[in-house]
Amino acid sequence: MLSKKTKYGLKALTFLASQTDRSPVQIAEIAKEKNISQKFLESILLTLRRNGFLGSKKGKGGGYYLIKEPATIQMTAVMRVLEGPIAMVPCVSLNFYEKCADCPEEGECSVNKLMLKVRDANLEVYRNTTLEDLIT
Amino acid sequence: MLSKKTKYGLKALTFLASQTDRSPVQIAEIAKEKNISQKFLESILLTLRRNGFLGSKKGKGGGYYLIKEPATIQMTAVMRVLEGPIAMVPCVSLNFYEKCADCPEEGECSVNKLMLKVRDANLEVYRNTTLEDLIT
DNA sequence: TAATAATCTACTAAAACTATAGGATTAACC
DNA sequence: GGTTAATCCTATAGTTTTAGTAGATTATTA
Repeated sequence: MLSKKTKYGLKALTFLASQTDRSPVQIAEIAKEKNISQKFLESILLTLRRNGFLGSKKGKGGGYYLIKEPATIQMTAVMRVLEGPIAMVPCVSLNFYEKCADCPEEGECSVNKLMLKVRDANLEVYRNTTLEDLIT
Repeated sequence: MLSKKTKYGLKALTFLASQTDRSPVQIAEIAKEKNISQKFLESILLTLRRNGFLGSKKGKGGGYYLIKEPATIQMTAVMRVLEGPIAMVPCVSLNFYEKCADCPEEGECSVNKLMLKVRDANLEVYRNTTLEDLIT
């Protein structure tokens, strides 16, 4: 299942991307527009800012805004920040590789074999989809 | 993340599929061979039996055995039983469709758009992979 | 009838998820 | 410089899911 964090994060990103300009949009406005709990959204936008997707401005007239072109934002990056590793098991992860403790030989593991295919299929989708592609 | 339930279930299935014949294999043997908690595996094998993948025999000389040819068991079926819906959100699920409560129009939802692609990519993999393909 | 192995129900501990609370900090405006 | 408006940040709480355990029951075989 996709976490609500990722779901809300994606909605917020596309909302910001679809704005006519890049002037700050308040959390409250995004939350209202996209039916998201404001406090929860707050923490999500914070991590998106900390990971280089958004900029922010405090005080009156402040808010969040995109700091890259939507066409340059790949879903691989978004998903890794919001949802975590794209691989479903650490032993096939590109960025978060870990050997399975219970698995003597990776090459002979059926789970490894299947999840490798799944990872590649998902990577293909995420790499070839940018934020711009998600705007209607 | 892939649940341990699915991971263990897949390992058990491939272990049973790789046996020379289809005579019953005890839970204890599978658990030992694949480094799985026996009691946990017990409940997993039970759901696999209830969903038509395995047969079982009680008493001395009993155990679990495959009741279909490995080549006829698609990963779509296995994943749905062990891991649940293949889609990451209900609004793009083929078998478990549900409308999003918070989403006014599916056609304009960025999450829907992305997850539809992801679902298709995963279905492609799961449909074209059978239990036989996972045996080394 | 004794031994064996699956079946079934119920329970528990830990982790992850989904928030919420409340104050601290910063910027704009009068 | 004070007020207001907004993000920033930490802590915490409730719920759900996951992973595993315990123990009694039922069926089979020898």
